[in-house]
Amino acid sequence: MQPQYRPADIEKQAQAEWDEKRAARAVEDPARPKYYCLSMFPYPSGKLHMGHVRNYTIGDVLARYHRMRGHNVLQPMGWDAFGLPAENAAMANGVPPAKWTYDNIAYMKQQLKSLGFAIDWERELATCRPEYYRWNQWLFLRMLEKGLAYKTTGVVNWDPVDQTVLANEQVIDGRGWRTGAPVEKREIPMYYLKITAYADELLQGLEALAEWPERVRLMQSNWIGRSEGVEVAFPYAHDPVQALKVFTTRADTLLGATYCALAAEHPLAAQAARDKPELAAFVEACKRGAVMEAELATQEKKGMPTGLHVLHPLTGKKLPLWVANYVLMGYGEGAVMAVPAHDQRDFEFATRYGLPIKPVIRTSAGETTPAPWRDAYAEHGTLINSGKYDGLDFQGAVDAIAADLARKGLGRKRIQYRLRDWGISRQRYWGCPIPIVHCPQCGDVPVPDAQLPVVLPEDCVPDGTGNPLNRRADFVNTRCPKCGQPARRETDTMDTFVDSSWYYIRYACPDNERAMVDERVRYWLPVDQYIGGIEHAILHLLYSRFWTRVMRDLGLVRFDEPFSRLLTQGMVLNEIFFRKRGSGRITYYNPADVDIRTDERGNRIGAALKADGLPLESGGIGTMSKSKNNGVDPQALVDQYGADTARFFMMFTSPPEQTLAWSDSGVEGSYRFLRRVWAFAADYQGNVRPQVRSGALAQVALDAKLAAVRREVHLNVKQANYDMQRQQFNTVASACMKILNALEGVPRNPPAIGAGAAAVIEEGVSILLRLQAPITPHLSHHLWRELGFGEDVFDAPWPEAEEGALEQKEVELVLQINGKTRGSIRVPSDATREAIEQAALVSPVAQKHIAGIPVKKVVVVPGRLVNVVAQ
RNA sequence: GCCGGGAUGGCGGAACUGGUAGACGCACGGGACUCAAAAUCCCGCGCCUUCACGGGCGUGCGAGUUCGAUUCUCGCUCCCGGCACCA
Repeated sequence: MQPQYRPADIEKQAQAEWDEKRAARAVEDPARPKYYCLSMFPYPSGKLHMGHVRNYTIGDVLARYHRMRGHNVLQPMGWDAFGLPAENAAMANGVPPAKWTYDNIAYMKQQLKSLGFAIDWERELATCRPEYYRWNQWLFLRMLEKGLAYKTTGVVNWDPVDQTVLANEQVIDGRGWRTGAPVEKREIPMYYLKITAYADELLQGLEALAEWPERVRLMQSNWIGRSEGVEVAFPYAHDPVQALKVFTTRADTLLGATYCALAAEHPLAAQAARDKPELAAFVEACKRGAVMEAELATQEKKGMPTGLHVLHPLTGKKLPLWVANYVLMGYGEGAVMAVPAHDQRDFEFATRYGLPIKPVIRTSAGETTPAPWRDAYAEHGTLINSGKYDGLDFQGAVDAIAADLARKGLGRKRIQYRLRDWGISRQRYWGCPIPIVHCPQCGDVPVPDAQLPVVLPEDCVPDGTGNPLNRRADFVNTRCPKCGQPARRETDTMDTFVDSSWYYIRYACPDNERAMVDERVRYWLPVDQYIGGIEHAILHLLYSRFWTRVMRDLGLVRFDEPFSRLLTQGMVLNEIFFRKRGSGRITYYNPADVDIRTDERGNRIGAALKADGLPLESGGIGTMSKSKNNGVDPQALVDQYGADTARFFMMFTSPPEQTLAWSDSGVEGSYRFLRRVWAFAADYQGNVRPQVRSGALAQVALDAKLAAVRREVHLNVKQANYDMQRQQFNTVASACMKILNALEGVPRNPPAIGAGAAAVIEEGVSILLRLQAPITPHLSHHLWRELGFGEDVFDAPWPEAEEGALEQKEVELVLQINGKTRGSIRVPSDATREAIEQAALVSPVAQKHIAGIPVKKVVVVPGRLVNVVAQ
């Protein structure tokens, strides 16, 4: 064989063979256990970034590993092809989003192929294709029929200069990103999906997702935000027949309510502002303000009295009614009762505006509420200053107060969710058209199934001023499906989260032109393993869980949860280097163009630009991005080192769930390892293999040294198997390196090599090639055949540790004196607890440390340590 | 602000259920090979102290539980992800 490792050659060769054999093609086969391994599909942004490489390498490692374990594996790929960046690219270059998108797909597909992923390309799909999105439209119509989709108004960011709706991302410090004009809020009609109808089920379902990361389940649970509380009605002082409804989880503090507050969007606020210009101005200012929750929550708390009052439902006392910017219209009733003594936000607000503060709970912190605020005031406790409720605890008080309110018809217990319905209307061109026709006679008319798909014209070029579909007469002008009269098509498109909420189902049957799903879905779904970025922990995953349940209730699928096991991968980061110009402008330099200077111990002392040798400032570490110029092009990596090195490095350098900090020298290390594997294989072929006799290992007695090597190999096989199970791939890669290190320790100078050594090496090489095959498929595939182990390494059995190889006669135990490690003792591996204690006590190390001191006790941890406690 | 996560040598990380902290790799230092360089191989490598044996300290910070804590509990600091129209 070739003495030099040439990844370019063997990778091209292996990929051609796999293509030829359709090696990754998945065919339904009820006789074999199926394994549906899915990585989140990419947005075709132009070229692959490191996050993609990481994601798809993890997926491919799992797919190939399960293939070797005998599963029928499906690993598909597609394109999340609708979205905003295509419109931005169109504006910048004058190219239609469709062309830009299809070009990107073609390029990225070839990149994915060069990385050697075992993807079944025959199932490829793109969400911007009518044959895909027609089923978005079809299901949307079913949801309309069932009342799961509905139309109401929603608030959007409006750029008054460009006359267009902006995404949150396009709003920078409250201004339009292109025009710089202050962004306004607008209420427009939009379609919503009733995810709240499934709130409880989505919450309950989390419990069954045992193989999801705990943190994701927690985040989803908090996002759904179920709270038990009481709906309380505060009658209007000016019209006690009507009442202001609020929701509270702290009905026990009702007697401490000193005012009520409304969101600016609350109808009562508008009513109160009618003849009060100052209030009207405040309400308007609030409405103009932030849309994003993060901004709303951090803004300064402001408010204004409405002049109206409400009556306390239990005492009848008049309480002032305020408008406050910290009350959210989207949660509960859009109004709150304020208890400044026991809620921090209310406290800050009351303090600022001189509203009364009345303590009604005795907490561990004390009875009254002096400023400043302490968190303890928000805790549950015993009621005080609450008349007949005094002395009750939290639950007792809530029950009693809710009962009294119910008797008066002024309240009831209720469950409230934080989750809101999903607004899917986007005033954008590059998305799936919403299949509705607006008829002057008949109103909003759903497009009949027979007329689906409503096809998006692919030749529009957006210019940033509104949705270009509005200017496409051939799209907009149509006839009403009901009355046949001229009518207008809806030009809003769907949120791209709709596209990604069910693509994993369509992979089972992408070619079915007649139905959204077919019987193949029953074979492949649910997804056994889903892999993607942690940033999708809530929205995408929750929408998919919701959409799956809708499809289930329509009889389309038979499972509740789409993803049985989830791996959330960390982000890929890199260093940031920059210089400040005289003008204060910052120029960023790519880490590839930077020299790191270190002292003689390897400590960094500075960084300089290669081009001019002058120093650069370090901006720390951050996600790879264009703006910080710290991206590493995976293509360059593959071109220089090959796909296997890129894959191995990705797996080795960090556990999959953690953020990964890029390092060029680390890549070198991975490449060096693969070269060593190659060199060792060449040496094996030339010098060892001729000495191997069949069944050698069973026939030769290994001396202690060889037995130790073999034990090391099998220990690492055991470790690698355990780590594969728990998906900690970095230590699988480590295990491969340790195996090679052990094998290299066997002397193998010809002709001295003995039968035992040859047998141990042969077994070790065979194990190593299989163990790293999922990570470095090209190398393993090539060497497996070249060394005569078999035709295809992926048809070979997955290596398992042999218990016999792990046994040893003696074990070394750590010897601790009073919890401090002082040495070690060797004992027979079957030594009793008493024998171990004795061996420890008589050991010279113990004698030295405990001489003359009485031994209190001896702790023995079998196989690990002995701790002699003396005092 | 709210929700979730993280922090271990110069660096990436390992330590499985509370049991030898630093596996494996990178960087760095020394050496071998070479006319030389690259590649490769060997040795060293947490910090302080010691000629050495050894000793002390050490897993973001401060407490606690335990024979024993990177691991468990409580209180902080800093960093990262999400917050509903980026995907």
